[in-house]
Amino acid sequence: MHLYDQLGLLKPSVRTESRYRRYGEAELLRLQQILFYKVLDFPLKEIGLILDDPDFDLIKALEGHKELLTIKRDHLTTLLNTIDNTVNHLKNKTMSNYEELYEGMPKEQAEAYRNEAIDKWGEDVVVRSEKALLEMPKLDIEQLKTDQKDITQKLISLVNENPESEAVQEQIARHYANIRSFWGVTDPTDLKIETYKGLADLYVADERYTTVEGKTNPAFAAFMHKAMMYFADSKLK
Amino acid sequence: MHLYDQLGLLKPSVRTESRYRRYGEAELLRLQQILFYKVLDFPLKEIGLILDDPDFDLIKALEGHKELLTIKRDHLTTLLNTIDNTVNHLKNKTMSNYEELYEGMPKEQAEAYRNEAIDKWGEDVVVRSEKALLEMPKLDIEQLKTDQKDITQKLISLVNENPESEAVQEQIARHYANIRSFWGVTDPTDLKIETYKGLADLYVADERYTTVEGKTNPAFAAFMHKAMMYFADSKLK
DNA sequence: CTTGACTCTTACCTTACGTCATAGCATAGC
DNA sequence: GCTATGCTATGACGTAAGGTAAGAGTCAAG
Repeated sequence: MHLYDQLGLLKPSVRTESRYRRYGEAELLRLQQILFYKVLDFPLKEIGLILDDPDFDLIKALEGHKELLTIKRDHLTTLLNTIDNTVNHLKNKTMSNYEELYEGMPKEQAEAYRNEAIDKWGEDVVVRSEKALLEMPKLDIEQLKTDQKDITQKLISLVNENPESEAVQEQIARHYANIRSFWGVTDPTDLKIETYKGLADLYVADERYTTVEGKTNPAFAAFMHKAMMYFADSKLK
Repeated sequence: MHLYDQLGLLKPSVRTESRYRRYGEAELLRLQQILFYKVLDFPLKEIGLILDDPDFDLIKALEGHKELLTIKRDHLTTLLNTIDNTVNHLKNKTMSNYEELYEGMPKEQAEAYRNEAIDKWGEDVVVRSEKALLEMPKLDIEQLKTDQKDITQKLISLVNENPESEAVQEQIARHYANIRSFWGVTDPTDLKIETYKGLADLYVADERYTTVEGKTNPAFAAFMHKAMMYFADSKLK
């Protein structure tokens, strides 16, 4: 109340001689409105405008505000995805006898994929897909794994280039396509760009990703992150 | 950087003789991690704990954090619903020749329902439902409308009771059931508790809701809001 | 009249920075 | 070597929306 008074947002109708604040019915009604807009996360300044300026375009403000809140919510959704990925990756369980299947890509990455697929389609579907994958011509799988290694090699050699340069982005596009192919076997849906961005976050979250041929290489992690994010964002446009 | 240095979160590895901050590779790596957790909306203090305390239970923290973010996201979803309702209600359009159909319930409420139904099922479905409703035995519709008035009367007479008291909640349950019946005709889905909570917000948002028999009555709006929220929340448990 | 519960004002704390002023330092060009 | 320009350091203050504490005044009840 003190604050609202000071901001001129809600003044008491009467000040007693001992300077106590007394509010009347009109002030209560105004407080109701203030609290309503406050619940909607409007800043107090704007609430003042809404209530005091009769020409204020309320609908426009509400719709603009809605957009902001939508962005915030989508952002939270992305964060939740990232946390899920991170937790899966830290828990490090499952993946009992499938190591061979997923060999060739970072273990945590494979796990993250697998767990997300299980979340969406149920374990049985994923298991069935994996069996199908195991029965797939060896050559095709090997091709994917080999491509993966090749792409990683090329990216390592480009680590001093600008992550947004054409040369890097070309390899990132292959990286994305490769992961998508792999994904497409275990998951009937397409790989979402957001999931790919979540993977980009994983690259800087744990030093295990940054290990290149036995040596810790944080620069590579940062590089991959930037390159993947740039790729994903330009795909989204 | 100054801030992180001051908080002891990230200290430069070297201070030149002119007190310039110099960071080494290890510090860069640490910064990566800091930024990662910062993206996940962790407060800096907690990031410090995560990075400095080897016994920190990261998974627990992540999952606790996930719950917080989930709550935030759900909250935003509710806000977005409320804003939608409010905007529909302000726009005051449509409802051209259906006044008779929706007569007996607050006009804005009917509009909000109708617009939400259109959003979810498309205008044609709603129009079809409305036609069906118009062909429905008049008595049934009248019964709903009469109930609505009766409930409102009873609630007005209870306005000085505790909104959480049994007597009030009994009427609120009827209120909810009545709205649900009406809703059930125009919308194939059930009325969501969240939507009901959004309606509760509408009760305090506009003085037209607070008008009882021609007199402004903000107390009734506040009372309805509390009672509806309490009802919805105990339903959710 | 005293006691306990409010309320008043003022001031400081919170988060994660951003901005500003002032001063020192670094480097490129001359 | 000197200077113009730009980067950095430090400290102070501001932000949003209050929360908390201190110290003083006020109200109603016993």
